Amino acid sequence: MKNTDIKKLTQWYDQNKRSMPWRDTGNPYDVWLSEIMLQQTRIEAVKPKYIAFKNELPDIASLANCDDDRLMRLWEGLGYYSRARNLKKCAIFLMEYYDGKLPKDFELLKILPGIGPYTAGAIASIAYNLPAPAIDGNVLRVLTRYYGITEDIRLPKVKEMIEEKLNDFYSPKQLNPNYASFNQGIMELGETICVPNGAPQCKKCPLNKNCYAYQNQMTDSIPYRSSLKDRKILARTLFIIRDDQSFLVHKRPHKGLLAGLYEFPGVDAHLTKSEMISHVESLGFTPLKITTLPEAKHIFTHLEWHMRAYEIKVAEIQHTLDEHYYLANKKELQSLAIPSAFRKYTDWYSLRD
DNA sequence: AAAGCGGGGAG
DNA sequence: CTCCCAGCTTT
Repeated sequence: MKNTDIKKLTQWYDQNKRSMPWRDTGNPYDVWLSEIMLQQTRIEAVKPKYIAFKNELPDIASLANCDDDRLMRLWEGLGYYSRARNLKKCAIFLMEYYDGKLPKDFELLKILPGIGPYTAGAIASIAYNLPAPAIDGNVLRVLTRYYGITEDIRLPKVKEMIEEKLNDFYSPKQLNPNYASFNQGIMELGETICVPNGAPQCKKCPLNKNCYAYQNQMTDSIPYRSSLKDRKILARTLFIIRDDQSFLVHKRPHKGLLAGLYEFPGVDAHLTKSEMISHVESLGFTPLKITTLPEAKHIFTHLEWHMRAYEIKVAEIQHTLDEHYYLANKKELQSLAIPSAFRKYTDWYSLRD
């Protein structure tokens, strides 16, 4: 990138950056936490969660000592829950080996749990102003347009091409560079001006003079993204087994989809009412009254759940199932981390808020 | 290299 | 409804 554009970009950022709860606090923990939360997640969704999280776990030490259920509760609704587990794992590692601090080194950051090439570059540049690339989806979009790269943005080689183009900037030849403003500037540009879906506000862009896509009217064809494969559809039947006080809940396995989160028990099939009754009886329950609840669909990136649900009232709930099943009253239920997939049913009972 | 992993906004 | 967005780990 031309030196004049680098200067325009960093100046544009310093003058136009939006205020964020984690921005310019001078605390590397804030950069780390926000960058992990912002992976695959929109800024507006992150803001309230970030504030609540910081309030509960203000530093790396408190994160390292946080109870797992509490951690999941703080992450509830953000998705990709392994991010939270890796966050804690990393905090424990930092307390043990790095004096509770994030290392000021791109290569060392990159090998920490949950921190990959992008996040390592973001922490290195934003928290410590070190010369390191931080190539996220925004950077990929802005720079494929700027350089006129028409290849499939999903291919790893496109990221490598961008990295190659940026190499000069991250070498020490540059005079007094502001790596934090440069990296954040490209991302901020991607979020506010160089937006996806063919509606970028190129007239306002500080890079428009040398932008290939703008100069050649190609902003709706760049970046090119190949289409995704079809999602698998999984039929589910949920059992909301309850008495007047309590509900039966199930804690999902600690690995895999929605790991360690709570749900209403169920099976991976659509059961008819009579099949459902024999299943529930085989679990040791005697239905007193059965209500068919509305069906619900939940879409994951790679999977769709098509859910049926029955409310099964029993006289006095007790169970002899394994340790992954719990009885929770309404109040306890509100303190458990239950993913959005079940929102229709948790809302049904006004169990939240 | 490909698959697994959530959730929400726009149209 | 359909389409879009997208970083890290595991396989």
